[in-house]
Amino acid sequence: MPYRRTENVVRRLALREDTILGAAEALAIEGGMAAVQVASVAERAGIAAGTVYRYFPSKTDLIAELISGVAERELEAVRLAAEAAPGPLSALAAGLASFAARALQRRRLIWAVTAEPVDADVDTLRLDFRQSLAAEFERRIRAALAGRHLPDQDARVSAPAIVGALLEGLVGPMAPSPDNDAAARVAVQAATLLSLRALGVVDARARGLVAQCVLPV
Amino acid sequence: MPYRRTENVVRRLALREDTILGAAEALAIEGGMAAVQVASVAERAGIAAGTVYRYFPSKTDLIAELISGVAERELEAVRLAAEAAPGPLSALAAGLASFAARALQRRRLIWAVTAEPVDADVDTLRLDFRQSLAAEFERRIRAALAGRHLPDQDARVSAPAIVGALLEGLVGPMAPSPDNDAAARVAVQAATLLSLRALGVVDARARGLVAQCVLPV
DNA sequence: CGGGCGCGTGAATCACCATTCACTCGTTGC
DNA sequence: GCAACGAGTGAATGGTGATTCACGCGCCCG
Repeated sequence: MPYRRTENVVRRLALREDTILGAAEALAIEGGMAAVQVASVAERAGIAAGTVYRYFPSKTDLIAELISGVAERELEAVRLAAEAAPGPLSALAAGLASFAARALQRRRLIWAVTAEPVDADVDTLRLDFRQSLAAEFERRIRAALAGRHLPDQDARVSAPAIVGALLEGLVGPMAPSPDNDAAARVAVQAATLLSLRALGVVDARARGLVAQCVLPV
Repeated sequence: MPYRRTENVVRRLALREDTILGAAEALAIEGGMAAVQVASVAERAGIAAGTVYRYFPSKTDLIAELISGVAERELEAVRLAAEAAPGPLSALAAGLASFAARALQRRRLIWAVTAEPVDADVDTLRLDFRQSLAAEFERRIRAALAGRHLPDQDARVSAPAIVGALLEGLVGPMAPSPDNDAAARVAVQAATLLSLRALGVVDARARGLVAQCVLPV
């Protein structure tokens, strides 16, 4: 590698950074945050431990980037799903279903990034993720509330509660793991249904909304 | 102290054990699980670090006892509240409200014991707590389901989701902290209401049930 | 009362990881 | 070709916190 950064080298460096982040993600998926250790990440990425520090000033920064990357992806998916829906209530349903479906697919990673402990600095970031998620849902809840589609309630309480219900009910360690696609689909629908009811949509109407949701890949 | 354990000494030892557990609990309340370190616990209990090991084979065992003590208390409270209610649906409501109210009062402790990271062995115990809680709610949900008080649903999914919603909505770091008793009462009622709706009780009926609940001290 | 059992002690030890740094070596610009 | 730059290395370092252990002392037993 060069001493005046060549186009070629820049690409190589960026690639390596992605490799490192990928290794960290893979380890988180396999063994949770506890498995994301600088030495293991380096080994997995095929480099020396010290090299990690050429790319990230500290392990905390590495994990921060991992978490914010995941958060961005998930939030974007929720937004897209919601925006494709015709009205505020179906947007809410679509957002919930989309998050539920994706979270279930990526259980380990979402759990690691959302609930597992690292250190105080990272906790802030994890919290940010949950909060952005809650904020996104809160926005949708307010919109539905404004359209009189939901009974009067404090969205500031409902939104975090829904996030908790979905995470705990679907990706948390207590959640039953569906062993095939059909079972997963049922679980996602059940969780979405429960969330909509929690917000005050009556069972029958909620079932209709859920049935209309297009679940992501 | 003696070499054939006198009545007196047994008492002294038991007292000391309680002191240690009390110190651990106090630290958890003040600074979360991270603050529960053998050295700090010892200092707080007014003994040397080594002494802790005369009472608990390892820090993990100490924390295990702390968690299971808290879990037992909370579960018992839920059971009592539920059993005092006239029918299955109001029993469910009473159990939820009781848990919500107590959890809110003891936010820091419940959060620490329920969600904060320690190590893999302790995680099992934390999980046990959540599971017993979910199991207790699940039982009540099934009873209500059997009486046709709730729409058809999989209690194995609903129960953990409710636990998640209550914890995240009330005690988690995103939950707004009520600054007086009245606000706390409102928050507990809102969370209970949301949980009942999640299970399929329609808003108006749920409000009635919540209004009837006697909140614990 | 005196012998001895263990409790209590806390400094030392151990283990685990993140982080550093003196050095090697591939690549580039001339 | 070759001088120089900086990426890559990985053993050594450092910090944090649990756990141990050899010793001193208070209390029970006869």
